[in-house]
Amino acid sequence: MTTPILIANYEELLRKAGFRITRPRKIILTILTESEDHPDAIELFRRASSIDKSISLSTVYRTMKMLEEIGVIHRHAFDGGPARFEQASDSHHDHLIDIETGDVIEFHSEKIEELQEEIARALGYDIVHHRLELYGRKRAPKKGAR
Amino acid sequence: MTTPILIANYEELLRKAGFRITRPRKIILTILTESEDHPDAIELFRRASSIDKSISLSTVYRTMKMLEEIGVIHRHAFDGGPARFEQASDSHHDHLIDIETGDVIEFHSEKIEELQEEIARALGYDIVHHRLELYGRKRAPKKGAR
DNA sequence: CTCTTTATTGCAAATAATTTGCAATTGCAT
DNA sequence: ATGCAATTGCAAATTATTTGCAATAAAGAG
Repeated sequence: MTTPILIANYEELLRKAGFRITRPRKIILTILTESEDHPDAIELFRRASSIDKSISLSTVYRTMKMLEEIGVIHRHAFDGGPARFEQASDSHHDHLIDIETGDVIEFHSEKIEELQEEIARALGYDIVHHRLELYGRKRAPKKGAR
Repeated sequence: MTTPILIANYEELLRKAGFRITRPRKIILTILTESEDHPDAIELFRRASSIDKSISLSTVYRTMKMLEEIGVIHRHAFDGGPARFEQASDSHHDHLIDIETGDVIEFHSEKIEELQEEIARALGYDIVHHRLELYGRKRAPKKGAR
């Protein structure tokens, strides 16, 4: 679904941004590229720990901040909860959050994007970024169906 | 802009929900009805304190939680910041946040709402609530304009 | 490969936002 | 007025995240 980005590419990116390629960073980047979900810091910490017990939670936080700054990841705060991260893919998308399970489904609507632009323009603004989150629950199958 | 709601109506609402009308609650509700902006808990606490020095921050938090539960207010977390509140008006709206000033502009697009429903439906979901936030900066006036 | 410099790390402590336990207080139905 | 349960203020606890600092480890120079 999301365009896979090789970890080697990330290392190149970090280098160009003037950062060092460290063991914790490699591990965290690997986890990010392999994650299909939107883990929060503690979850990333858990996954990283399973690879290298010595990685600290602070490093996870610091790394996420750095990766966000160079545009490698996006940070979300669904319903005011803890920050959850995902690798920035080439294509923008919004999120539908299953309020029962916490699952996150990605979607994109060019039409909505256009309308947003239109609205902002009418209000005299240029959109820098936006956040569209739908919170819902799985629809009960129509009776009669099956 | 927003439909004004009398504080007496709120007291009625609280009563019906089985809550007592206390001095702190009256004060907080008054502040909410008079606020045109989207204050956070500390700001509400400050405003409440200026009326009654004895009100505590915990009470502000507890009251906001209660008011949210009975649908009197809405809670926002713009860009992962602290929760900010506004009285729930009759009409739903979304927000455009000026990333330079922090100002919040309200808007509504029936078309976008419809598209959201459509998308959720296509994914097999019913929308329970949603969050649409545009973050932008005032557009530089076109050169030549004036 | 070894040395040197400086970024990065882990850890513990600090901060920020919010919640909670509890004894004292207060609203409200009698 | 009286009584009792809901509510409050305060302090301490939680949760999420950041930061200071001494120890460690990248990466360039030789």
